[in-house]
Amino acid sequence: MPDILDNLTEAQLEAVTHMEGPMLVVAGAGSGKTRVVTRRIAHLISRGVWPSQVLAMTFTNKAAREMVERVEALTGERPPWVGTFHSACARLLRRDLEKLEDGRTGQFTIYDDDDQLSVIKLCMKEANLNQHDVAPAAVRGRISRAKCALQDPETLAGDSGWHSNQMVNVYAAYERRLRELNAVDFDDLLLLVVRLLEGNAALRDVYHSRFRFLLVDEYQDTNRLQYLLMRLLTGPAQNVHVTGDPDQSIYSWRGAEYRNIMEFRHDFPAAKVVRLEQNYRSTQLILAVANELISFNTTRIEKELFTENDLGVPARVVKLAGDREEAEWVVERVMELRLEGTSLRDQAVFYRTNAQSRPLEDQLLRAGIPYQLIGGTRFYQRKEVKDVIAHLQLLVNPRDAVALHRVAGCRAAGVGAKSIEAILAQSAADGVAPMDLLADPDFRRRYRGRCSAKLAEFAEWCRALRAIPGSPVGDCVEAVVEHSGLLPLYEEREDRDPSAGDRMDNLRAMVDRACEYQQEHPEATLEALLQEVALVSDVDTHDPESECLSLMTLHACKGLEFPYVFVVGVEEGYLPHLNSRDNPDAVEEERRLLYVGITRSRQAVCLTHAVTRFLWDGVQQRVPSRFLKELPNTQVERLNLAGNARRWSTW
DNA sequence: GGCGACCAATTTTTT
DNA sequence: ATTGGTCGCC
Repeated sequence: MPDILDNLTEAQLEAVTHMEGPMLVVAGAGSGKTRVVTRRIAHLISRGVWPSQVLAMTFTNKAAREMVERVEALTGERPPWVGTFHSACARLLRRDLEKLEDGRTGQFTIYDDDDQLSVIKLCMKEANLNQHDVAPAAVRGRISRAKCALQDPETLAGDSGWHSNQMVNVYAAYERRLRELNAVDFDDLLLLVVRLLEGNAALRDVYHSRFRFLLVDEYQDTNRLQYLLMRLLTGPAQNVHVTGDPDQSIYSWRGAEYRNIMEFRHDFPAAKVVRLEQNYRSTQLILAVANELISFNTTRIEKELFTENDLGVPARVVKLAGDREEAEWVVERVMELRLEGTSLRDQAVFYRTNAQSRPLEDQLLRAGIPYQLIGGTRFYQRKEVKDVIAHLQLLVNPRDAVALHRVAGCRAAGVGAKSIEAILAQSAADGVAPMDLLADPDFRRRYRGRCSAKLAEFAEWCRALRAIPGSPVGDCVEAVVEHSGLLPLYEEREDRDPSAGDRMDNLRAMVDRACEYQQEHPEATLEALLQEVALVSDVDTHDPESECLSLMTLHACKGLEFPYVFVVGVEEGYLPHLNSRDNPDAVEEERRLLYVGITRSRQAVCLTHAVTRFLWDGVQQRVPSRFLKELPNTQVERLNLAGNARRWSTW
């Protein structure tokens, strides 16, 4: 077993061996932050702290998993409470949500963005609010912001203006609806734990003694709810340890307040502060470029990373004629690097928006280069996979009418929206969950509406669905897919629908994943599986071992590193993004975004931009990003390939 | 009332 | 690529 204190600098050692009391680690990019956090957890355990007494919260499952594995390698112990903010909160709520007495139970469903949006649309329809006047997505944003600020619909009621009053009503209806459905959204996971702890000193004490040591990763990206959570979970001993880098704050659009990290010392005057400014990842030239770029931000704490690594090669800035030429050029360089012996897994391409992956994918497919795309449409967002998940949600939470709608809709069994509405109306009147009503053996007598043969058949089908045991989870998912009849449904369509084959594959893959999960967690409940599925993110699917090129957005690349990095589309409109114009703070965040991208690279980085680009369905003239002008000329190699005649030959 | 077929609209970044 | 809306047909 490697020694916990091996190979650490003085500053790292100070952070690792810290025991009691608050601590802030300001860790620059590539300064060994993850190493410090994992070693500290290992150190605590080696000093007699129980692994279960450590609560560490990260932003992605991948970061959490990595921490657990490293701690296990150091101590042989797997700390059970290392996870994302959202998964930790979901676990706490499974046990304690009922204490809030808001009508929800521990069997709650976690709604993703799409589910959230459909509930909002429903509420808007009821409030006679036209979707063309007010975009549902905008309402969702408003609600999310309100929740992050702990504003109830009641406290917002005084808001002036007809429009916002309508909005408040929709918010209130949305909240009521979620409680009815026994469902929570992503914000609720955090908010409800905050509410629970705020109003219950005894429970707070229980948590404080259970979680003696609290660690928060990526503290610069915490929003107000996460901040409050941290405050509430911090006990009188103030054993709270946060790490972060204000220069890498890229989630303010999601409510992150990077000033949280600057104010930590104010919140905890006793805090020890450790600064990690030596970079172990990148070459001197990469770091010089990154440092220069970020120095253009005005609202920041002065910090200059240094490295003892090799000088390296200059960063490249390349101008290409168009988006296709850009993709072609990048793919050519990737192939060249591979020929020189650089594995594809050591290369990555970053971009600002998911849509920018298209031309790259086209070229990669043509060149036969395997790649993994992080983001875009996720596996669990596929229609057929969501259909299966809806079945499972219904099994756990009989009140989930959104899932019921989906299940009824994907069966084409002669039961449509109107029938489901009638079921919902009666179950609301009778005070019984819709699925309980449907699956009642005595459905025919208890249902007062007109019960067609098809509906009776559907009720019978629901009863059989309910009879499927929830565990072991792999067997359950297999049985549910079998019972759903989705596979034969797609089989029938295979000749007409070219995607039917893929969909069948995805259904089988869903079963496989559940079986894998069962192997890893033999005791897991269906609730646990659904929670896992609801809270996995794109970066979590990144496999650093796989022999292929990685493609992802600049947001998704945080926390990763690659020897060779390409950033494409470094143009006005993308970086900074169009939506951040006229907003100096937003432009600074865009600059941080590029900074994060550049600092992912170990050996070489290349930024490309195109003169023209196909957008919507016309050709657009593009202007190089203002950030490119900020890079130091002496350390950057600028190439103009926009006039290259090759673009005509490779049609 | 239900369903299949077709057309349009939406995507900045995401737990 | 999914979804929501509309239309014609059962």
